[in-house]
Amino acid sequence: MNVRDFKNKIYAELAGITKALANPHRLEIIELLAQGPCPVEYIVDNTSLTVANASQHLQTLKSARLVTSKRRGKYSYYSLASIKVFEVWNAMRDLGFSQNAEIEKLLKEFRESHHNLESVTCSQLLERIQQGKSLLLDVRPRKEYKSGHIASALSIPQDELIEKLKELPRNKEIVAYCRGPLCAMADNAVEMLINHGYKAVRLESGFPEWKSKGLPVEQ
Amino acid sequence: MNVRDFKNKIYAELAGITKALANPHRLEIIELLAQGPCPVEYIVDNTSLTVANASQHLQTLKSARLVTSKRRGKYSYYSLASIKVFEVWNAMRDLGFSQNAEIEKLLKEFRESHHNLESVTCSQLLERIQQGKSLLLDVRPRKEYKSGHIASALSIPQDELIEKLKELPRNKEIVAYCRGPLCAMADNAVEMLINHGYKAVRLESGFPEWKSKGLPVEQ
DNA sequence: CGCACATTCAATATATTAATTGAATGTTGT
DNA sequence: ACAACATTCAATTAATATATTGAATGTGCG
Repeated sequence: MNVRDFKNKIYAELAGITKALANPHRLEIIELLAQGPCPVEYIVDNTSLTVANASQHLQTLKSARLVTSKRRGKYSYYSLASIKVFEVWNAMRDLGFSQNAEIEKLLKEFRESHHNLESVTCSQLLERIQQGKSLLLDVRPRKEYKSGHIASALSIPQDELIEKLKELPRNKEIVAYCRGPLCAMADNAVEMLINHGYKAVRLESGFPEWKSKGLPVEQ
Repeated sequence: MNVRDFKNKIYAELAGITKALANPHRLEIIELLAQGPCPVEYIVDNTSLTVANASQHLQTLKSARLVTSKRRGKYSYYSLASIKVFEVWNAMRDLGFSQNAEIEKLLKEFRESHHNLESVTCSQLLERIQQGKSLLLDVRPRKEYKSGHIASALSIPQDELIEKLKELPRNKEIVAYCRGPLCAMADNAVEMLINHGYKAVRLESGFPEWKSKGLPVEQ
């Protein structure tokens, strides 16, 4: 095989993988699966997809070897094939945030609609935890917490927060985190905490970003 | 704007960027541009694309803000919009190399056709250079060398190598590098050097990978 | 077994992407 | 101004991707 044929084939394969990623719904699925394995139904509940369509997108991801599936009882549990899949998505999102004016505008609007809440980075959070300064709150659904969370984090899903406010200390800063920078759950939690007189900020990114940096996680 | 609309818009934008990458020719263009800025003509000479088609692909990349262009005289010089573009491609390629059986097979066949030549990683190379053990050879076209190369590398383009063999020491190991892991120039150079009795290996990756790791470069 | 439910499959209509062709634009040097 | 050349544009055809629909498959439970 000559070099040109070799290159054509390799680039075609790599473009195939990239094409499998190049769809808004599939990117959203990747981000959900980065929280942990889940059935098709869970993806449907957390996106605007129909069942058949979600399944179809998952097949596309599966045949590009970006996700794997395992049947357990009635459900097919889908997972990311490797942490590298998340890393590609992370690099892509990072590129988008820095290059695309439209994305920048959307993010700015979104933050403003949440009154420009303060956020902390992973390394800032790590420091605060080590110094015992902050209480860490995982506001994702409990299932996601159970399939992996930041070390020392407490699980209070967003919709249970109002009932459990009393359990939280008023003198300590609370850091809430969720699925990632595009997820609004932490923003909502922080907003509510502040409205009730607590001191709270959100983690800029989320659990998968923390994990992919090799920072301490628990299960 | 509600969260669902926000997400739909953000993911659509990010998928747009990903779509711009999701084509074999455009991936190859990205890899070429990672060597440094160049005109359309140069891309045509180094791929199997026609002029109009190359230009069209460049427009696609440009409107996704992955590349920029600047007219200088008769030529439009295209460049990567940011090192992040290369980083995404790098992460993607890495994912492909690790997940895709077809790619693995192609790479294996390719290496075998080059008699399984030895290669060194960036960190191994750095060590060898620091210890003065190896002579470093940039076998890319001189223009690419001039727009940036690994510190202390000598420029001998692949097609001039045969004439300049005498200038090289026989007692020192020679490390040849080129555009990256998918480029055959370093393999060809190493093969020729070995056939003429020199001790030679290739750098596993290439200049852009070295540079993106923050290792020493010159211009 | 057969019902309920999660998922997948197959077929179709629509929308998007890509290569090709030839013409148009912009720039240099005479 | 014009000849030579690099690049871009516009139009066409062919190929591919996507959402939707309804039917089919697979699994647990009564």
